[in-house]
Amino acid sequence: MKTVTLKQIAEKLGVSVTTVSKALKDYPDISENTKQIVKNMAKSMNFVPNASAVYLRTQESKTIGVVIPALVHHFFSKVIDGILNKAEKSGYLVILMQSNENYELEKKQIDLLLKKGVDGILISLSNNTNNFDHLKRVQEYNIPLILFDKIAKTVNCSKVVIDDRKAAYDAVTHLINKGHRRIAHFRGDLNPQNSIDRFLGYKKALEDHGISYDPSLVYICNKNSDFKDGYKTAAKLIEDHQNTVDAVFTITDAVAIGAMKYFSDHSITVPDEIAVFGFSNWFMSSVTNPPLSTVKQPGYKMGKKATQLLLNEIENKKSGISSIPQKIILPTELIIRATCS
Amino acid sequence: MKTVTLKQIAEKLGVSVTTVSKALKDYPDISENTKQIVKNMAKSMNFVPNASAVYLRTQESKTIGVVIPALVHHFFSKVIDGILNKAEKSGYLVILMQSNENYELEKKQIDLLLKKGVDGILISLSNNTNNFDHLKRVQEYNIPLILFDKIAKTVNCSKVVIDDRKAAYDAVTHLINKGHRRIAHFRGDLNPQNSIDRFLGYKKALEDHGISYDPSLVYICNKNSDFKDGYKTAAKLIEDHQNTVDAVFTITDAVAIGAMKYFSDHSITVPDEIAVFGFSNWFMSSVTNPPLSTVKQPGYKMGKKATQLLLNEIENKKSGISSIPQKIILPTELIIRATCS
DNA sequence: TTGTAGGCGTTATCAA
DNA sequence: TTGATAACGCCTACAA
Repeated sequence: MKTVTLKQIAEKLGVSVTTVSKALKDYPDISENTKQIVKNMAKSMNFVPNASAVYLRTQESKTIGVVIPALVHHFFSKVIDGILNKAEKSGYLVILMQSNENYELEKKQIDLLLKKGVDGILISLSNNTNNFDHLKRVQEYNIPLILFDKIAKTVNCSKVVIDDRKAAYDAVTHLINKGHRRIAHFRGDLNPQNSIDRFLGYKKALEDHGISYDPSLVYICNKNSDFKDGYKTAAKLIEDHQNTVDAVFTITDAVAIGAMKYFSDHSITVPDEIAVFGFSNWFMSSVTNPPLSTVKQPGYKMGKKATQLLLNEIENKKSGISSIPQKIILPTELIIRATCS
Repeated sequence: MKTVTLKQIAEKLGVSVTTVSKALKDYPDISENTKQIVKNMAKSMNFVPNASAVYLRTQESKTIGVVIPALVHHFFSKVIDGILNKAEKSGYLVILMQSNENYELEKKQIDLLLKKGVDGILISLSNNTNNFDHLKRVQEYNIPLILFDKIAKTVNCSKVVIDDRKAAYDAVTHLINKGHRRIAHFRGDLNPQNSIDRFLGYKKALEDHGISYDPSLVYICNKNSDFKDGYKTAAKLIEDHQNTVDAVFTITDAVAIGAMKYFSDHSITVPDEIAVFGFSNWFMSSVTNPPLSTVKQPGYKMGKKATQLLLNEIENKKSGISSIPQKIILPTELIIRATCS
């Protein structure tokens, strides 16, 4: 079966293409009768308007582009879940791309999205992105752009984030209140803003509570920050500090779980000998033994909110209104479970 | 900045649009000199060809559509990971949609993809899909279609799957060989083929080893089959069968982990009192306590392979070759860890 | 070697 | 109330 066009409907009905087009779009200057006939025929022929042709005319693709560092992370899949559901409800399609934490790829993908003529772009930056010209380019083309989670401070557009610094501060403060003093931090890569912010929150919490900051207690995980990193880093920690350390605050739940695995393999009891605090509230964290304390990071909500902002900006642009960049900070929450007490 | 077109380049250079178009595509009938000039200008003006216009002419969108039941599953995110990476390398964009296990939504999404003019479609069916007219429609439009993981036997197209039946058979046989006799099965929904196949593999293994099949040992999890289901179902199992059951084979690792959580909460020791066998080799399975035995299900490979097949069929179609539907069965593997011994 | 013209499917303007 | 026509940006057969 060939794809059906307006022309074919018009021919079959002996009317003009214009009439068909107008009838299907309920133009007021077409008679009810004609409209019905056309609509019925369109339905029976299984007509689907050609999106590219529509775009060429209207400059609206009803498609948004999304670039994330990696999909196989519980947090990001929640975000995407939120994006897809919100976009679906609003009649937008989503082109999804992974940068695999690679700046060059990220740049290339932005170009592809521009070429494709997406109506807007959502992006969470790769850990290795230090140059933001590709984002500036998006803005020069006047395509709405929203950054989420891994953002760049210097890019002037709307952003959706959590307050990483405060969340980390709260988590570490909780550990301190529970009597821990030698608190290690398994931090993320040096580059990403949220890795930096969580570290700063950690440091600030120590200082505010009269505990001197000891750089030797801070370890950097790989860019993946997965549970293998957690396992390995825990090994290093124990090698370096043996039983002088009494808690660890990690950049992600996966790292925390890896560390707990190491502790369990080496008969170090959690939380008695060492407390553990994760980050994300990945659902697995409730199932570990003992259950993991963590920071609840609202991934689904972040995706939904970012998409909403983007669609608003797209609407604004259509109406000729310019959008004022805003920064939305979603609330986090401490989830206290048995790994720290 | 407005988006740059061939026309603008042509005007700036005082040549025709045709010349520009040909020069950029390295047509042999344009002088080297002109080509250079045009290419430089295009670069300096940041020219990006308009994908919709190209599509309208060439009927090639360089875009594929992917529909999955749900993204927030480790297995599916691995599949998507494979799809995105393969597509990226081949210069294809991916439009991703979630059916949320909803047949109506799935149908609608297929229509959107057709309308958008994707070059091909990859789909894993929702648990509630019993009618396949929407897939037939795709084929009537002569759009290459590949089913993966959750397939429909009656749709005549290429498929990429694992041998669920054999995998389940092997897992249960392993439990039997280890001396287990009262083996429960936490199965998936009644509808999906792989849920059926895993159940059949379970049953066959029992029968082949002289263990009579006891329907009261088979429990149906919700369509999500997540760890909460596992927890609840384990509770039911213990209520119904107390200590007469000595093993459980689950539809997913998440269900297994949920069940283990229940056992641990109720001081039922794994594997001494009850052995557990999961399905997927979700990376978390190696971190549980004790580590979970499971079936390794190659998600990334499945995504990659399905995409490859699809791109081949797209190529074939362009060359006027018709593709013969094939069924690719990817190998699975038992991963034996401490939850069964 | 370069340019003209027509068309992909749709929409919008204007005339009939 | 309907239809002819041009245009969106690009590609290509054909003419110059």
